[in-house]
Amino acid sequence: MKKLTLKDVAKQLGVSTATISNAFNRPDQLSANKRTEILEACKEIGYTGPNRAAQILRKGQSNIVALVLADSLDYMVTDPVANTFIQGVSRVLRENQKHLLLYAGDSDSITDVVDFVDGFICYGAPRNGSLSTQLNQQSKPVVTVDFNLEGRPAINIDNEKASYEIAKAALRPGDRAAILGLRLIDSPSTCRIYDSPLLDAESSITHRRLDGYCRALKEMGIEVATDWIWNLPENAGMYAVQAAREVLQSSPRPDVILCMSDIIALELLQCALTMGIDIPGELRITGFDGIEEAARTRPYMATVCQSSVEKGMEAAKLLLSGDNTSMSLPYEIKLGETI
Amino acid sequence: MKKLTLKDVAKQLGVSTATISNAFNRPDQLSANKRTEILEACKEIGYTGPNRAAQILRKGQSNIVALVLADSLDYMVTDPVANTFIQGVSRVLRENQKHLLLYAGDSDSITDVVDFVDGFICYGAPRNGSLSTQLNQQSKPVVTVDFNLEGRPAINIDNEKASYEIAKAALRPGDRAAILGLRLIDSPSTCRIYDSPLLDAESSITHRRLDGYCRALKEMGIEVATDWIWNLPENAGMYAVQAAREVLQSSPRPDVILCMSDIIALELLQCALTMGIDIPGELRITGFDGIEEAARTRPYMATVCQSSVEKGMEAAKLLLSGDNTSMSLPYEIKLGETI
DNA sequence: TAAGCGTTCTAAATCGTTTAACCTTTTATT
DNA sequence: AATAAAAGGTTAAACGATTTAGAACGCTTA
Repeated sequence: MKKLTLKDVAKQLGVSTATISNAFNRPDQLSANKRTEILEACKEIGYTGPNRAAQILRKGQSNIVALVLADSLDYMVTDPVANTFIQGVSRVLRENQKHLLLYAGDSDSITDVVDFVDGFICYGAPRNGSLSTQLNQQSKPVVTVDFNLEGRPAINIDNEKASYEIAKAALRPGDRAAILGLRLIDSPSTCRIYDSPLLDAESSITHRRLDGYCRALKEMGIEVATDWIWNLPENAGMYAVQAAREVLQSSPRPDVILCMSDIIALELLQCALTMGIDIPGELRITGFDGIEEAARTRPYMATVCQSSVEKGMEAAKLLLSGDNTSMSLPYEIKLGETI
Repeated sequence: MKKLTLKDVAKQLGVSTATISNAFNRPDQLSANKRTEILEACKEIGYTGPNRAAQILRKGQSNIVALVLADSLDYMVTDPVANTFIQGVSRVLRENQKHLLLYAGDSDSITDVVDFVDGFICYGAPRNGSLSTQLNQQSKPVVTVDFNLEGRPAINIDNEKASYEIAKAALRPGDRAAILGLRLIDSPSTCRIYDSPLLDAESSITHRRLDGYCRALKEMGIEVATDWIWNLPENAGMYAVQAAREVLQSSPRPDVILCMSDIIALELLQCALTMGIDIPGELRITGFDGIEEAARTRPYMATVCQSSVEKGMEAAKLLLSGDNTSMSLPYEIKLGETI
């Protein structure tokens, strides 16, 4: 009891395979009568439509879109920002009857999917640098989010401007300011950056954020000292806790701490409150992203709100449209109660 | 500058296509010398290996596994339990060089993927009931998690026993007990179940939990009244808040409230504390799942801990093994401070 | 010498479609 | 009435691989 094929059906109905195929794919190629007649007959004999695997080969189109997440899936799936991003992507894909293949950005290579997926949505710079190269060298469409790939359309917010604005709002003349940064240098653990060489500086959004902070600092006449800039290798609580402790215990303690993500800022806030530090009296804190939890803290977090869902939706739409123009999404500065 | 095919390569190297194919897939079919010679030559001329789309058609194998989530992806991706589950699945799939296709359980049909995926992992009963039927009628392997599908292997914990045990630990003779349940009846909003007909009772884990609670209640000589059982249509905060308010405002107020998920229990706890109710003095609460947040509440939640990551890993392993035997995973009763 | 055998490779069928090119018949245009 | 265009179908060549059956070769053995 093998599965029916187009050929079987054609033979049974006494028409050519092309006609059956057209009935399913190109209504304009045959009369409406014949078409419904064929479709009915198919339903009758239990033929559910052309085999997808064969279609993929023949058409060179699978309706599968690969979502390449920056890190290993293990990690990304639990990040609330990545999470809502995926949500956005999946929503649009579904509306368009496309399928979502989750792909890890720390994988070795894309060779085992590039032959059949219709395109790539890349969320954050892949951990494995060679992936970026591979992505760029192949010819299927790519949309990048939160990083840039030469010649490919990107979805982004203006990170430099947003960072500048929130920093400007948080800073007072004469402040001592620290920065808790993300993936600025190549280091497996939390540390100050000093004069370590900056990583991947052209395409990284965290470097844009750093630029924004620095511009604000300079405008306020505050010196930017690299031993006041921390680097976290991942946007995860455990690294944040460590950085928070260090920065809060340094003396003199900073008056402002600019954090490149809400995850970091939340951990810092928690830590500061535990130490009995008055926020914002003795210390001002800013976050970045606008995750839900940031709106629920007490005092509630000053941050840059961006909509990850929307990013995901726009990325998917852009990929499907085949358009090649990048897009800058809006963001919103929330002053909160921590500055 | 088209992509190279096996044929092109064969012609260039002066051997048959079969030999090239064997060089990539069946090392035992040719001499080691010839093999390395061919592989080197391929690298040289830029042939990265057999086209995957063609392989899928020919071999009937794609290395793609569909993960069917109970609801729309939109919703599932943000649920911490589903989340860590996906993590587990993805980890094992990656180790085995398989790919993960995320599939919504409220989709119309699986016809557009069944032809090319290698199998299905089903997390929770699909919202669209016909999907279950479709899954069962096709011949590719299926592994179910947190629900049952006739004749297919399942990964589960013993929900009845776990519920019985936590209820038993929470109950005192003479208690008034309420239950906040999940998907017990067909209703779009939060409500008491009264004598509404139970939904999907054979395969649902929440019905097993109800069975466990009821067994404990009976053993303690406490009457099970259906107007003390609430039903939430989804495991989401907004439904939980509503149920929490209702149950806490009912008079006489229950002494114990058994919740079928931590999400519900956390919302209930929050609500009770806001109302100034002493936990566990005036009210005892139990959750279910053992999500991270449940360990961080004050007082911290009594719940049934199960490892979603492990569930995911086991499900993937089971699918890949081709084995057909179900599996019951361990769980742990955490007494916490709320009972 | 011929048969037997293991090894290494090739030819050709196959997987299940899509689609360009072609052939009829019908309808519209001058 | 003659011709062009449209409609409705068919044929057969792709798409890019895998795999079975068997050819060719060199070798041993009776």
